[in-house]
Amino acid sequence: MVDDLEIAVRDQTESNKQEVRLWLRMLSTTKLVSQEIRRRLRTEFGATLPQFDLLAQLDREPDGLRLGEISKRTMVTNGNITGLVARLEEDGLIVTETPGDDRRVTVARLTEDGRRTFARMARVHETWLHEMMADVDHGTITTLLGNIDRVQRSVRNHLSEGD
Amino acid sequence: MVDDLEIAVRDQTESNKQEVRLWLRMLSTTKLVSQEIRRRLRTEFGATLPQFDLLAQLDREPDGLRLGEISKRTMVTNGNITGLVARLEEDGLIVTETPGDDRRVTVARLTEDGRRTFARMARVHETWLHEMMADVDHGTITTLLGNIDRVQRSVRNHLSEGD
DNA sequence: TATTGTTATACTCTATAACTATA
DNA sequence: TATAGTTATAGAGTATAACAATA
Repeated sequence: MVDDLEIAVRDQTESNKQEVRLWLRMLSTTKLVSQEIRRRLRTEFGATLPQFDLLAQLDREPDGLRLGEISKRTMVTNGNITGLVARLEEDGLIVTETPGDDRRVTVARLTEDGRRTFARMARVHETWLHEMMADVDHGTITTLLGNIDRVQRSVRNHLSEGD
Repeated sequence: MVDDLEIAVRDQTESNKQEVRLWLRMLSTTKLVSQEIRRRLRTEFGATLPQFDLLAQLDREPDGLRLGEISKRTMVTNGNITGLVARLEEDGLIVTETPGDDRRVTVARLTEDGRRTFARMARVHETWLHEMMADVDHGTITTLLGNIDRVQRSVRNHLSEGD
């Protein structure tokens, strides 16, 4: 019985280590790719990754999004959304307005120029990723997509608990 | 033939989109987890993620590492390693020295306190990840580990080409 | 009172380039 | 000349909290 317990503890420890290993690998891979993507976005478009992310959210929503909703989707705090939106508005890529009766609400949406610019960015962005992932077959990518989604759901599930 | 070509182009486009989708999911998952890890490292240890990463590298190397080697492994530029190392040395977690005849070389290694502190950090870090990934079975984690490794190798492969 | 968003602040990271010392 | 690391600098991201306006 003692042996069983020891084995159980060791297996547990081993299993935890796999999770750490997975996390470190995800982190380093993401860092590797995002450093390259950031570099290219900056040199080719003068844009940052959070800006690209924000534009991508708006591109999916022709009617625009409230700043609070953008904050949730991009995981950028409310206070920092203000600055991001201000910079993009200065560049003429987005506009903000108060659409309804609730005067607290601000909605941001792409301008025509913003839509065109984002389309160009998205196109080359796609090419960059295709090049970087050239050695990974389609099946692996599909499998990964599903498995990472499971991880994300698990994380969300257990973060909301611990509030 | 035209149809075949169209299908090929469409499939190509679809495949590229899968890669983008995978990337965006990796990015958001990593962001979700690392925001939480960063928050906890900060509140419980007053440490940042790059600092934790640097300590982890040194923990694996009892004889310490050259700053240039740390730079490579952590993907932090040389100039920024200087500041990171300075902060950790102020905190007494690491020491630096010039071990050999080459007076240009600086090696950093953990102090006793650094080793103890990192051990505590690593232990809870492991627990955090175990909790967050509680819903992901062991097989999925192992599969992910291998597949993400393939992605990383592909990325490295195609980045070094385009220098 | 609660919600939406802004302002203020402090700190760290990130990237680049010029620079020093040494080999 | 090349290499190891430092310094300087600029900019952006990140987190927090206090705040104003509106509901």
